[in-house]
Amino acid sequence: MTGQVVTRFAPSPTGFLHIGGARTALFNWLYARGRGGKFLLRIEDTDRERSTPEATQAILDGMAWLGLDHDGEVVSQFEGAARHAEVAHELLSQGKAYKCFATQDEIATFREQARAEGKSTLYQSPWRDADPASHPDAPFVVRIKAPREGTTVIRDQVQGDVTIRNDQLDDMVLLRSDGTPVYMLAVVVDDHDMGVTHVIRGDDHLNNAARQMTIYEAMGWDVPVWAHIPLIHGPDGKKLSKRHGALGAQEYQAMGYPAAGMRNYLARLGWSHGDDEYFTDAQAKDWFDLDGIGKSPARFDTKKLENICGQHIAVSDDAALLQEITEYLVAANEPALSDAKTVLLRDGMYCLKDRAKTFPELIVKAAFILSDRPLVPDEKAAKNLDLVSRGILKELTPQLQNASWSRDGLEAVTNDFAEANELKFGKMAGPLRAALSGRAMTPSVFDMMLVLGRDETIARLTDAAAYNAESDPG
RNA sequence: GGCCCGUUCGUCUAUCGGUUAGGACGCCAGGUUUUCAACCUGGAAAGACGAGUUCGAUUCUCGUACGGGCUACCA
Repeated sequence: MTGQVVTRFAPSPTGFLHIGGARTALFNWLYARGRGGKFLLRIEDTDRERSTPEATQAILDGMAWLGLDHDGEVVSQFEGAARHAEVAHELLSQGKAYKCFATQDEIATFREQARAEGKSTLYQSPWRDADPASHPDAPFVVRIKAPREGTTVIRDQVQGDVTIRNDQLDDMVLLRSDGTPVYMLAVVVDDHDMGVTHVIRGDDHLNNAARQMTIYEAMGWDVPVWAHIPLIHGPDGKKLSKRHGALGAQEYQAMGYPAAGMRNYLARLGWSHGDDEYFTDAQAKDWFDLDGIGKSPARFDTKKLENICGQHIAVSDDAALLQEITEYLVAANEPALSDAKTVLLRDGMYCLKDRAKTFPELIVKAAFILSDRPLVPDEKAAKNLDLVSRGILKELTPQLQNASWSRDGLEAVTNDFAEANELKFGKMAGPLRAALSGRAMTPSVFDMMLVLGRDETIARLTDAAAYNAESDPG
């Protein structure tokens, strides 16, 4: 197969962008982007009962967050209904499909009985070879004439060759009795019309592929390359569901995971490139291939997600990080940052980003920037502001006041002070931390002083020296 | 019920007949340190089970068990 690679992601707009769907989209995106191909987006909204515009928007938003940009317009499958029906009628006129007048009740009855007798529940319509002259004037569905002899082989790039006996295939419905096309027809027609060359989708469609191939064959169309990927499971190995926690891609945004880390983690879930665990988008695009996809379902592991995200945050560009944090705040329904805080946060980013796995974690560490005087120490910090500690601060403050405001200068002053008072530096760190941030978990005290500046630092130290720990435990 | 797919440390995975079965996350221990974290070093930890094929199976075949999917006038 030569020519440009065209992949697509085709979600049903019945809810948010599922995290499993996000991974499917990512695989398609990676495959196309790594090969100079196209990545298309089609909304499968033929089920009018369950499809909503809100869900479509949620999917678009989720993809935008993950940075999965698609080529061309978003295609609405429903809008192609006339074309789908046209194909069904073409098949009908060629005798490759037929009108079936069996009612749903008849079929249901047949299936119940077949099941009770332990026989195949595949419905074989008596109308398949009926003489048109015998057709009643009644509603009918259009069914394809599926082959009944031989086998159908799905040459799947992930699952290998999967052989299905044709006697397991039913004459599936193409057009409902109201004339509307069903999904199974619509996907095939759309994929063909859109020039899709590689279909990468969940393995819940593996069996469907065999049915869909009968349509491709009836129309004389080329079958795309199939790649049916295993679904993602929850930590307990069961199908990922609501009780496992977050399912929607955007919930992960609201929890403060960076998009780059999410892409890396999701790509690594079920796909591998040797022992590579942490990689950039450019590497992923370069490396991603169908034969690196595993055949067994993978479980979602938050711990590893966090670890990968931490690595991405650590190497992120400060300005880009600030931008993403701003967007996170909106997604998480947190108050926005003031301009002044934004500037400080940008200046302090260098000492915050190397230790945070998620944005909320980064924000906790940024408490020294985000809180204003007078600081209210939390319980742990308050313990570091006892009488002795306050005494240390009281004496140290004037010396810092005159220090040269650089990392070396500050270190020199504190070290001299420690030596002169026969203190271990550790003794001073706790109180300084508490005084500067009101917290026990912070970046280095020198980094905080540098970011805060001389005036604010001295003011905070003075506040803390006067803090009454006994009457206000925090 | 029928058909299809899957099964390597707790988790994600490497291995493409011959390895002390490797890496990562997590976990445990020690070190360092400015508490926590981070960081460094070390450690425990795996081929579902049973038959075959083979000089040799994690790797190939079959069976069993377990998990998953499909079996709609849903997608």
